[in-house]
Amino acid sequence: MKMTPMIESFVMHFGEMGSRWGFNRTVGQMYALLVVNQEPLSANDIAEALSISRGNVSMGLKELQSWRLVQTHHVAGDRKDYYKALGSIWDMANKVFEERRKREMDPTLSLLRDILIETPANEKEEYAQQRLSEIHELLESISQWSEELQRLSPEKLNTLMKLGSGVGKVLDMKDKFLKSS
Amino acid sequence: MKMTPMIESFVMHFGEMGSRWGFNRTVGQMYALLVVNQEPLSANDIAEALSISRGNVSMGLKELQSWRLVQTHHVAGDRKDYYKALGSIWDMANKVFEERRKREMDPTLSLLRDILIETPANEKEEYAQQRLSEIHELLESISQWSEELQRLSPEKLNTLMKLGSGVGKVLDMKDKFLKSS
DNA sequence: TTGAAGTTTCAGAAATTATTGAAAGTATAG
DNA sequence: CTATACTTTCAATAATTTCTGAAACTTCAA
Repeated sequence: MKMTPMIESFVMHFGEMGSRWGFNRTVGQMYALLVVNQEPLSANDIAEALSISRGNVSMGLKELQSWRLVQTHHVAGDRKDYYKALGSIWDMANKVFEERRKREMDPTLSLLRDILIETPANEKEEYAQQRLSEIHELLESISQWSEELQRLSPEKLNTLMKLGSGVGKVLDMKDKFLKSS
Repeated sequence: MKMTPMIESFVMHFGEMGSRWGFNRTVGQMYALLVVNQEPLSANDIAEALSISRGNVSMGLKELQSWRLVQTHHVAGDRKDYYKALGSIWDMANKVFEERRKREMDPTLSLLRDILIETPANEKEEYAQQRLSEIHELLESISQWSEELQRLSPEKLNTLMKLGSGVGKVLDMKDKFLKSS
């Protein structure tokens, strides 16, 4: 399992970016490696290709599985587990958005809800609650919206994205034709 | 500058989340503190409220300024600098999305472009390039789309978000009435 | 100028996070 | 069962990131 320079540069880059996307370097590398390989790889293949310890691979796979970004794959008559990246790019993007929503927004939403039911003790707190409720409303909208977008088919999502700034026009149109909805 | 328990719990939580949002704990705390305070605060106020060193505050403010999430504020006859969080919640959300796009997507897009102009050396690389070009296309769409959404007015964005899954219906409508666009 | 009031920088210390590798665990073929 | 081929766990260690605080710097009133 030697990587070609092209593949290696992608894998390493993905490792660096990994930390910005919410997982650590080796997890990023492992995932990139799996995405780019058509055949499933064993944990040992991965450890060897990336020159990292077997234990680290095991932990990384566990994390990728918790993100549901890899599938295991059994080969008849072979006791090893093989791993490959999940289905299509859209599936992957979906999972990443979903996980990030869970990790980045849900805990904050829940804290904000708790704070907002308290009675403000003084003017400072009243102002604070005012701001927090704005944040809460915004986060809630974004969170719900992203859930709804995820339910859209890839085709529709693609149409929507390709629409780009034209979305403004479509919104005007909606007002014209569908006052009721 | 003593925080009330309610404010403190929000500030501390925001610190914890900070790391998931791309800045460190103290930067998150500092930002939360500024959001929740109507009056601008001096660097010393911040250091005192959060019990962190003056130097740390200075670094944090520098970072928040690089994200353009805080404004400085001068008080006549006072040599201190005062800081407050940027305008509305929408402005803040915009900045956060913009920065994250820059940090999380742009470098990857640029690497992918470089890789995709290379000629694949073998079948493995051909498969790899195939997948990378899918990723590239997707990232490019998301990136452009998010830029376009940012240009929309908060009102329109809000309408769009509130539309929720109804967006599917609007898309169908668009096909019916605006075949040309 | 000067010095007081403030800010920034940065080397080292502290805290956190990631990684290794050996030991413990698990499943299966015989 | 038991040996074997594999996986997982986790304590120790390495690497990285964050934080402190003293020193250097800046600005401005007098």
